Amino acid sequence: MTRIDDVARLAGVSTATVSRALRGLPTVSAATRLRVLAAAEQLEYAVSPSASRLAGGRTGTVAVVVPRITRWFFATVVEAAEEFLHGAGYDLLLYNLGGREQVRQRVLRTANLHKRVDGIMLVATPLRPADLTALARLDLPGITISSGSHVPGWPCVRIDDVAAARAATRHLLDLGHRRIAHVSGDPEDELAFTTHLDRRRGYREALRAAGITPDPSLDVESQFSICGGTRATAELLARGEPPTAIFAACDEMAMGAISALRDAGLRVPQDVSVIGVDGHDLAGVLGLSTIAQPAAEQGRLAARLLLDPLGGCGGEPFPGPAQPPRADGDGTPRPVILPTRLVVRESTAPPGAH
Amino acid sequence: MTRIDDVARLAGVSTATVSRALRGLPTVSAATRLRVLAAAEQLEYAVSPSASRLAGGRTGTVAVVVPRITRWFFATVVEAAEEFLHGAGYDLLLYNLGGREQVRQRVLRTANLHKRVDGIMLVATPLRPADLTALARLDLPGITISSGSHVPGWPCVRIDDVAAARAATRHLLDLGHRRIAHVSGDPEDELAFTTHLDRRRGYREALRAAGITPDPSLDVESQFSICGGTRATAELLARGEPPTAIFAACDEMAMGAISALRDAGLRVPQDVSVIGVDGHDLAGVLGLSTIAQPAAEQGRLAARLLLDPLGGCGGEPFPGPAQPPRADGDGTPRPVILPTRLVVRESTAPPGAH
DNA sequence: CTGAAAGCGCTTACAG
DNA sequence: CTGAAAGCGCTTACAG
Repeated sequence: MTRIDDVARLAGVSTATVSRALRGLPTVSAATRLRVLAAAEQLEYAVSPSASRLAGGRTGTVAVVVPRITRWFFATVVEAAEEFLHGAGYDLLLYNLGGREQVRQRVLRTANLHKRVDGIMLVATPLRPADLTALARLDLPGITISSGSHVPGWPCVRIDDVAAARAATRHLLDLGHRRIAHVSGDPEDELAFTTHLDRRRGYREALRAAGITPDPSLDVESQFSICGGTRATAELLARGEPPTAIFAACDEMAMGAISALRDAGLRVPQDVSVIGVDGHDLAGVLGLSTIAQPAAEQGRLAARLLLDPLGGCGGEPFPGPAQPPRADGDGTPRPVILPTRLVVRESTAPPGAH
Repeated sequence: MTRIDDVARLAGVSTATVSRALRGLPTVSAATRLRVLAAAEQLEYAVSPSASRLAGGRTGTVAVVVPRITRWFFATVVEAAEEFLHGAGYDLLLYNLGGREQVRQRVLRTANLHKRVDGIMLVATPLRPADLTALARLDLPGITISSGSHVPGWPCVRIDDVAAARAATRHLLDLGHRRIAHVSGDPEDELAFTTHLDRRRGYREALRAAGITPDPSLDVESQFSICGGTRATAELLARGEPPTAIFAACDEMAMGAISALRDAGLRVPQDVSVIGVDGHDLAGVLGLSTIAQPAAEQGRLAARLLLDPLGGCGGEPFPGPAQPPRADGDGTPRPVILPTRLVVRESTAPPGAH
């Protein structure tokens, strides 16, 4: 393949000038730039990323770490982040933890990411103290999405999970429900970490605000997935008298709950109302009421906040200034909290609405 | 950060020996290897990918191109491919085309991938002649998943879409349906390309085999998505007397169809049966009958077939020999066709089964 | 089994 | 605005 020397020779300039012209640096005369661009095009020259990275010290690459790309929220975040990153000229290295602890360690604890990327985006990734130490040693800019993985010095984009859960529970209370169950993520689950804790807190807060003491027998833990929702709901039903409503910690669990209820011969919403959190693509098809969160926007905004200090690769500044999150005392930016909204569909109704 | 010289000095060997020892080359004595490994660990040495790639000529990276990571099939394929690739020591560069023609051109037609990756995995990516020319010039090993994107010399992993569609349609015929509609992908849709053509062909073949002449008014095109299924079904219902059954070209379209039928006051399956193709995660929750395809296995197998000629990065050979697809006359390997299976749920029943 | 040295293909001070 | 030269940090023949 053609190298930078070939272009330089054809354009009659030095390789340094080719390098500058091709990257759009301002210190090249218009005439020279044109000649270089023409030569590069004629030779179908493409810069060698390895050489460029080694010499320049920047990789033009970002690592995006997600628990499971097959889940709605993570796929949606990645899609939006990908668009922004590639638009800015960055490559996206995908790491799917898949709940495998050893993979997490390989990605986060070894110096694997060292010199491989210019920045890291951690989506809902549970972080242990050892991970934080390793990340700090990497000394790379990063950003987290979703609560739970706070890295000192990194900005964070997320929703207010406590408030979202409160809103979901309050919707059920407003409909007249008193016996409201909660189906949520397991603390042992690598994927759920603190998100489910926040959502449980919101659930309990809303109940207490309505004068109801949370009933532990109505609070079941399982995995943060369709299957987890099914299992948790089956367990709930096995415990005795069913609740009149279920607040599931995410839409996928809610869908699993609906499935389990149907299998048990209970109708939604006539016998049991169900609400989730997310705004999943398929919530509409299933008639699932939910607290919708802006997943794509979180991905896009996170990509942007990550790149802001790195600078675009393409030269162009990003359209419109991103709101740089204000920093707290210790220099850690304040989390950027995006709004959620209640979407009422057919899965929620007043109790006993036969 | 520590460089290879630091390790060499500490271990009392040359950098060449460090390089060999760390990569597990056999030409290093056990004692030396141990000393090098100890030194590397003590210094927390991590090789610089850029330098290694530039010197070695291999990137240890694979590009995975998908139409939309948010769709079930693509996310599932990527998840499985990711696991295999990372397990073999390769990085995964994700490209999400997102239906944007200009993105496809930037990825496939420019020499963007040149020197950036060692191999390319194209998942259901529509390829124009100009794309094929560009890919050939890249001169990289590659693999395609899903029919439609045949690249000369590249192996292909897929299902038999015609047979899958035949099986779906036959299931409806076997139940006694005669008025069977088809809801499928639009030829203008960048994402669907030939998959929907094959599935339509299977639909028609099954009808004809049953002595039924395909009725164009029962064949509606739309996008290969939930929304597309909804729109197509609404259009179908607007045309007059509804069919007694719908074969949707994928599960997401089938889900959209179910949603549209419900909105029109029609019950599934009492008034209209619905079947899809995929085996989507949520098919069970929705009670959707489908022709299930092994998506994860396609991703895993494709990753493996792609890496086989490249050799693992970690040194270990892959467990068990992959079945190398036999080549045709022109050297293009025969496609590897994976099996599908009919999964009957509640969305299909005999017509008029009130 | 090991080392000295060249070279991978760029970018970046530095000098002009 | 432009060029000569050093250097980025490895790997790979080559020689021993």
